[in-house]
Amino acid sequence: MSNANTHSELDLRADGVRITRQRLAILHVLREASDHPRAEDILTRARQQDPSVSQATVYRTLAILEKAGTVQRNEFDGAGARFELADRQHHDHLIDLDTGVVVEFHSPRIEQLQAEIAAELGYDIERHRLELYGRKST
Amino acid sequence: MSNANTHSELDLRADGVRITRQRLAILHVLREASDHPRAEDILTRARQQDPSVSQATVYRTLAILEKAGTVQRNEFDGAGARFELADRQHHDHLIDLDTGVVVEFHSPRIEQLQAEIAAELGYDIERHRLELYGRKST
DNA sequence: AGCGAAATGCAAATGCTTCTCAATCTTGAT
DNA sequence: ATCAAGATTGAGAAGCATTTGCATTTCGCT
Repeated sequence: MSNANTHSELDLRADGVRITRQRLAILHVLREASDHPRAEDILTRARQQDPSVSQATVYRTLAILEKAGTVQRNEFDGAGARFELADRQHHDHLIDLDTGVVVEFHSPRIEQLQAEIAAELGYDIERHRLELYGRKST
Repeated sequence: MSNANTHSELDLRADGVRITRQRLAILHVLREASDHPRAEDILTRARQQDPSVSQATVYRTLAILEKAGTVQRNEFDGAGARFELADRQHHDHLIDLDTGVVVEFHSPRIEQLQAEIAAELGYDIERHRLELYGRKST
């Protein structure tokens, strides 16, 4: 509710993003979600708060929020993209192959190694993508 | 041509994969390619050897070869999937954001760290995906 | 050579995402 | 508060890469 979010409505408005009823509903869904929902899930949940939200608006809003740095889009293996707020620390993902559950993790050492490797190859990294796919060990 | 390939036609036949004219053409394309071609590129090139190859067969064959472990499918950011023979050592990819060129690399240390992280989270890794997106450093 | 199963081409169908366009909102200025 | 100008929206059509249904052809074994 009263969330000291880095990407508040005020921040967004300052970025030239108009605050509409639909966008508030979508932002609300993202703030409540902890499961990296798909566009379709976001649509369903947003409609609970505002039944007028359409599919097109969900996609358009997610694209705008991604550009504004508020949302991160993840394209894991399998079906469509899954979204999350980008306001926390950078992290990578481990996807449970049995349940689809996504676990977040962060490894400065891996990031460090990535930068070293890229440098050896003569490149500067702009971004990366690291996903582990596995199953609970018994 | 005379390629001591791990995934020869003989190996494939032993795996119950029928060797058809079209599949030979597609395999040939993959053996010659060093640029991680897309399905569409593979179709075009395969047709030079056998004009009868269809789009559907390219996709079906790639799926079969992937299942047989002969082909690796890569879904980099942006457009469709890009394919390569899977007969060499496992490797990850660095994608040049300016040219689309794909550079391969391998880091045992990163793999090691990945396994450690997964273990800490209570998981066994089945596969992973590591892609670096960057630009040539000046 | 002959058979049955598997593979193929074509075209239609998918699934996710984006676009078109007329109608409706937001916002900054009055 | 009110207004005008431009941004945003809903609904459905369109896009794109990939997959599938089905009648026909081909492979691989006898």
